[in-house]
Amino acid sequence: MRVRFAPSPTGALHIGGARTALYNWLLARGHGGTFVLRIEDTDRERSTPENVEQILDALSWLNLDWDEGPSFQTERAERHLEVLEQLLADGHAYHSNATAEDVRAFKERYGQERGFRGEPEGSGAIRLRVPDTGETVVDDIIVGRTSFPNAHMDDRVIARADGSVLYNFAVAVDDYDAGITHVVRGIDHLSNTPPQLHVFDALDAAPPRYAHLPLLLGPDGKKLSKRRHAASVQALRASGYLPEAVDNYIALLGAGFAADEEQFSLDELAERFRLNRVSKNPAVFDERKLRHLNGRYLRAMSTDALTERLEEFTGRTGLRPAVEIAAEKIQTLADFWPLVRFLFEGPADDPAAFERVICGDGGVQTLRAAREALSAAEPFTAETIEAALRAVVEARDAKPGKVFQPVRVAIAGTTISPGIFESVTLLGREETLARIDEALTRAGAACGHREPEAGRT
RNA sequence: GCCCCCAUGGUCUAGCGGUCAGGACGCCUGCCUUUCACGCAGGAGAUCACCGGUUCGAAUCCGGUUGGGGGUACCA
Repeated sequence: MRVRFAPSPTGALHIGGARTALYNWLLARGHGGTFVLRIEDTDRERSTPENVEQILDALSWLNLDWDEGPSFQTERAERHLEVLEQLLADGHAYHSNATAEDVRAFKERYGQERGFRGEPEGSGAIRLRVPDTGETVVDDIIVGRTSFPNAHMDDRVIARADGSVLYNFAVAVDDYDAGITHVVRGIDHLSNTPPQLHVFDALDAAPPRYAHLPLLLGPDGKKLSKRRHAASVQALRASGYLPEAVDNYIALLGAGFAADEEQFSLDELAERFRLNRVSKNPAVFDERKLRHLNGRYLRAMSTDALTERLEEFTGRTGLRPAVEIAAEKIQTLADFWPLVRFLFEGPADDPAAFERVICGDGGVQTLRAAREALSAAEPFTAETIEAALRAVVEARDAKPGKVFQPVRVAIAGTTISPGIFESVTLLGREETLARIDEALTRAGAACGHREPEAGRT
């Protein structure tokens, strides 16, 4: 089995493209096949080295490695020319000066259902001759059998007058030369298949099997696009998703596995993947489900491994202690820093939280009591801190939250943080007391003459 | 316009002639609890798009309709 991924380098790798690459990879790895990477760069405007680099980067990030390539379509110009000559010589193709305008006029006259047939001329673009009768059948592994009447199809241009070849021709020749046995790609290519099949016919070669993947849709039900949705692999990476989770989620999306939500490694995925089980329905890419899966991956990771990822993601070091206390709270790598930032850079500024928790409902008195208890805790460990704060709870006959929340807001600035004992432990006595004092001072100025229960803003 | 594809709760899906239509995400409630998450236990949510066949019996088979989507280049 030989499969290929053949993206055109138009910038960041699209999620749909990632899915196509992944499925090809799974197929090859699951069957001891060969995964070929080919860059379709015949569109000279969009194909830049930077764009190619982005594709390769994204594939590497997703841990999808290839066995051959990357090869570039433009580097095969000579071979394309050779095939062109051959087809011209044996009458499968012919020169024609007919323009797109002429084709339109032809349709106008004979109707949409009659395919354009040109007259061979001495020069001009090269068109591939399409049979007048019969039908071209795409026996698709996923979609099933679809047939297209040949009479409807135009004699398509396969090369411009200057000899530069067009996509549908180049693809077929390249797939043929590379000995591709299975073409797995997006269903937007389904209608490109007949013309490619015609090229194989003209070459008197057996075509590969085809499998067209249903589209990936955005939350709005439209085809996932980089313009409308943050739909690139790079965007997912920047959002703090792990490549393992992305691979897993994308594979689950329509791959027809048992429906129960489960974590699969790439190897397990490859083992289970069956092309003929792929769903025919277009699927909506649901980032919330990816978040969930990603969270599971994060939680399954060792602290060391997670710390490494987090330090790489944030570009910071010395994060391990913070990772220990925050790991269970986050679903993406991007969730981490906002949650623990206060440990490194001081309390966050959240006036509403301050107002509500510290100004209101005896917050100031509790904070004073907590300060006193904490300054006496000896040694200053999570255990003694917990004991000290719980003693305050008892002494004031309060609910635990009534004590912990003011402390939390005093040290973190917000009502959301990792566990309070652990956070205080990490900050250390000195810093904790300093922050409580600061909060107390601020309370005197900000809400001194306010009624308790001053309310929320 | 023409060609083509698709159709099970909001989303992803299981199902392959007889099921109380199962699971996951999301949502709601409760438990846990120190906030947020996690975890656990419940719950709401589907006339299986619609209509007509075939059949003793259709989510499952056939046809049509509607809806959604893709393609329609001397782009890829």
